[in-house]
Amino acid sequence: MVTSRDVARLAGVSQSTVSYVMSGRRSISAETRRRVESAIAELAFQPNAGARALKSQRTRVIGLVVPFGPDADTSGLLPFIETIANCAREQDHDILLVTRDEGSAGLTRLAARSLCDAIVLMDIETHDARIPVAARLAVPVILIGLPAEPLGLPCVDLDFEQAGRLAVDHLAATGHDRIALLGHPRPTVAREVNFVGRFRQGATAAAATHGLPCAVVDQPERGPRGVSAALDEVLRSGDHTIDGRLGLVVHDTEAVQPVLTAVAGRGHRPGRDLSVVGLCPDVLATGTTPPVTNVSLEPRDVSRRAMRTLFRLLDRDPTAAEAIEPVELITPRLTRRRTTPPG
Amino acid sequence: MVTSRDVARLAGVSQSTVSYVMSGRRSISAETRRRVESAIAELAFQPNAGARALKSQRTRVIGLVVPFGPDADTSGLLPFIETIANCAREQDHDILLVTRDEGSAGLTRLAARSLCDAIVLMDIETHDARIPVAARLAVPVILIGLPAEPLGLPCVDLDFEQAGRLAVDHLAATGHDRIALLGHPRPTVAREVNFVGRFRQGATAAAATHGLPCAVVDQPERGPRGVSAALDEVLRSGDHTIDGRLGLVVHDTEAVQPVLTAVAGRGHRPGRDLSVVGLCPDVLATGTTPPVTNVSLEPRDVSRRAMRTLFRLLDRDPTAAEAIEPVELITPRLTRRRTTPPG
DNA sequence: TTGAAAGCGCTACCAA
DNA sequence: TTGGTAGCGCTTTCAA
Repeated sequence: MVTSRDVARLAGVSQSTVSYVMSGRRSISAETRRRVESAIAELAFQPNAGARALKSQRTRVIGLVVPFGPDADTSGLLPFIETIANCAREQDHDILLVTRDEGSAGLTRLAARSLCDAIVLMDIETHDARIPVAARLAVPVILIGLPAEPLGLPCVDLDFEQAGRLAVDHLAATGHDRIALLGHPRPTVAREVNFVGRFRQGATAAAATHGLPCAVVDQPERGPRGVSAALDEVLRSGDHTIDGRLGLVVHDTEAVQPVLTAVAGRGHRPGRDLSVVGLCPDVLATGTTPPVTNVSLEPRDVSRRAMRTLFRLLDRDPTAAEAIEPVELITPRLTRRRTTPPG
Repeated sequence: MVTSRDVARLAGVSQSTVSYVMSGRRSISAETRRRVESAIAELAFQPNAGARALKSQRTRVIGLVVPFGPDADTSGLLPFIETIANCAREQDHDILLVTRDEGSAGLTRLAARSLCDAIVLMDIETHDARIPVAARLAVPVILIGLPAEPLGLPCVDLDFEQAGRLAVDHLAATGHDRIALLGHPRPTVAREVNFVGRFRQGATAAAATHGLPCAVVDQPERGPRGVSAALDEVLRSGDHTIDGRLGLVVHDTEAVQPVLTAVAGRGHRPGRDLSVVGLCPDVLATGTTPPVTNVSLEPRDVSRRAMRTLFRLLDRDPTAAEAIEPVELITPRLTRRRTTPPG
């Protein structure tokens, strides 16, 4: 291993001078700087992370708690991770991955062992047992999601209420006269993932504004059978004519393709006989058959905002923690595709 | 921050005794152990990772280079990451994420800064510029994938040759009399990802064994248009009757759903009018319409084997590095679904 | 403008 | 069975 002492010896300076050249925290003569820098290059020196962390109390690592594990919805997760990793690298930080099934223990481990300088916590439930633990940690924690009680932790998330409005507004603007909201399987609804309620609220409020009737139907069970049953209930509940004026909003990301398949299987063509708007990542929406009009989850925007807030928290002195938004909601975006009429 | 000195003070022992209680590298009297352990519990002490790494030269971190970035095939990536993370945690190690777009610099950074004890490198190209860099690193590197020249680095991968055989054998066994292999877009073929050739070889060899004609068609361009064109060529090249005896093997994971859609769009039903076997993750195969018979990439098996080899490398003394398989190929598995006949 | 040295928290050696 | 202590490689203070 190459140390800063090796660099110092080669450059003919003291070890502390090498450190100052690297940190820029002291003025260095041009000649000394040149010699040190060429020694660094020659030896391909990079500072030992453990030693630096020990002395500076800064690891330059961000802990990321990802929702891996049984029954996690990991569709659309990668863009979050990718964006977070990229933002970290832009600031010469690295990402340490912790999986959700470690629960609160993962959080305390990160903090107590000084494995990272800050933590990003994803997949927040409305009443998330990790929040009180996170709030007492010695390192700052950012939530991607919106719990009932953030306990002072900054939150970043999509504005799901506006997302619901957006979907319904689009259907209203394209001539539909009734709305149906196809929701999540009962078990998911029970888990109280917070955005379920927020999206629903936005959608129903928008329908009311436009004076449109709005039915809300959940899936009685998980899987294609649940989707099928929910769809039948939707088609039964309205009047029986399929006249192209029913607008279906699919709230559950994982149900979007099954709904399209089930609609086609009943002999209706999405986009002509009835319209479909899904709440799902763009990458999924472009891949469905047919490509579905969707409201995006904006993983990149959400992640970027979370990381911006995180580095602000890390940079400024902790006493002056004002000017950090406690809750940042990202504006959703609707992209029309084949399952709703143009214009 | 709680240190081992705090624990020592509370337990009334020396700081080194605390260290020995934690490591178990010295016999400790029952009474002392009890006092130290209760002090550890009371203070919720966990050892500082930086200090431990500095002294012990072991970070207890595994670097994982993931194929994020432009034009990366990230479908089916999550099970790899999840399994690798779980295996690491089983040995009280953590995962540090590095993205592919850092290239070789990411590798040297991990090693030179002593950020990790070992590296897992995914998404290996046949002539991968990172291999020579990885081979000279001070930390062990495991490849998931099979380059032309591993330069002594252990490799773990699916046995793609056998995967090709498996797909064709299944089609032969279910009464098909001709095979077509629908491959990748030209740009991908050109990038020489190594498994392309291996799979193709296995498939054509198996077809020859069964005495079946086997056409090989690549996609002229990326996207649904490329798939469509390739499919047309397949249907044109054989005789023109669609008699349920044509077996189509789709090699490109991302083309599997588009192929099914295109087949249906031409008025044929997959599984009745012609059969389709895809090389893709199970999670994708169950989600297509209709669910497609697939040969799995076995991400969990591959990852587990890679991590087992990695920890062996880490545990044993480095001189005795025999008994490590230089190349481990995982046996693929075929699951019949709706797109091929039963039995 | 530069150097010497203390010390971050831990592991492991040497003594007792 | 236990304690004292050197020292891992770095950052930063104090001196020159």
